Amino acid sequence: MGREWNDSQPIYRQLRDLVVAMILDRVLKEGDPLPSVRTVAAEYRVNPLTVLKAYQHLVEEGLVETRRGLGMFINSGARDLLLQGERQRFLGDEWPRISETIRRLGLTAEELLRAAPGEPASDAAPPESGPPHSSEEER
Amino acid sequence: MGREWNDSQPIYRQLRDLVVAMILDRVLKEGDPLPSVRTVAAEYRVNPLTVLKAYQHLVEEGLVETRRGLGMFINSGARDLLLQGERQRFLGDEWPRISETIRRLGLTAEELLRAAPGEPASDAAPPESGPPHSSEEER
DNA sequence: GTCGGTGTTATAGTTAGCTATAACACTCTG
DNA sequence: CAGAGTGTTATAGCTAACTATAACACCGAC
Repeated sequence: MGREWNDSQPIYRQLRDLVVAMILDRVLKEGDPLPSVRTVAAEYRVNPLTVLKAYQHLVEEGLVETRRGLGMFINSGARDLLLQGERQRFLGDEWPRISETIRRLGLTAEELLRAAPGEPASDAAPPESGPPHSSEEER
Repeated sequence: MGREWNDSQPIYRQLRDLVVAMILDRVLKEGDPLPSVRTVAAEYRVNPLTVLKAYQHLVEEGLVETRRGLGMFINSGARDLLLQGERQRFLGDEWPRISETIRRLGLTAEELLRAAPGEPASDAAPPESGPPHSSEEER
């Protein structure tokens, strides 16, 4: 029940991203109601206003619709809209910076794949002290 | 002279990351002096205190040393220390989240490579309307 | 010593984000 | 109608981040 908040990002933003992830993963489908503001606030031990702020961002993005007295609901077309917008934002904004970081750190495709979720197999007991990077120092 | 600040990250953090990048890229070598607090503050139109905060973070990380009345200097071993620490932080902390996002958006290796800096060649005039994603909708 | 360059500290005001608490307006159910 | 569930608004207080302005302390060179 307890979720930790990433210190480098405001909570309302992380809440928004959480809902977005659920939409993309089809955990929340079009027409589904969002968990109520008060419910989420209680569950995550967060102020209702913070949750509301996250939800209103979703409304402004056209992903969610609010029905007075009833709750907030996923709009039809929300997932497609997200795939469009988030793809563009990620490729144009985040990925270039990430890609630069990867280059700077001299990380290999193999290391990245190993560290990706779904492949947590560090398998063959990699020795802590052994230098796993031996071919990246160009000077 | 003008650098834009990423709104989703405090300036002092971005300044710290900028210096770190310069160390990794060997723009700043061990023993080199950091540009002075006042210089940076003026150049980037930022408060000297903000720059100082960034620099003091670097000191706490053991990357930089301060000599009273002279300035701040890159420590020896700074780059190696960075490669160790930043690699671990990136692979263990950032990359898993990034990797998940890539999966959610159904991005392909080809799209990522094309959007990476250094390969800005969108070449063959990609038509705005054409659906470049045709094989990722599994339902 | 004086001067100009360093880092550093002090004071104070603004803004954004989060919090607690309470109340209001709407809608469906009993 | 009353009640319990929605979203929403109002007040008020706290902290972190950034800003402006000014002053202090140290070091090397003139």
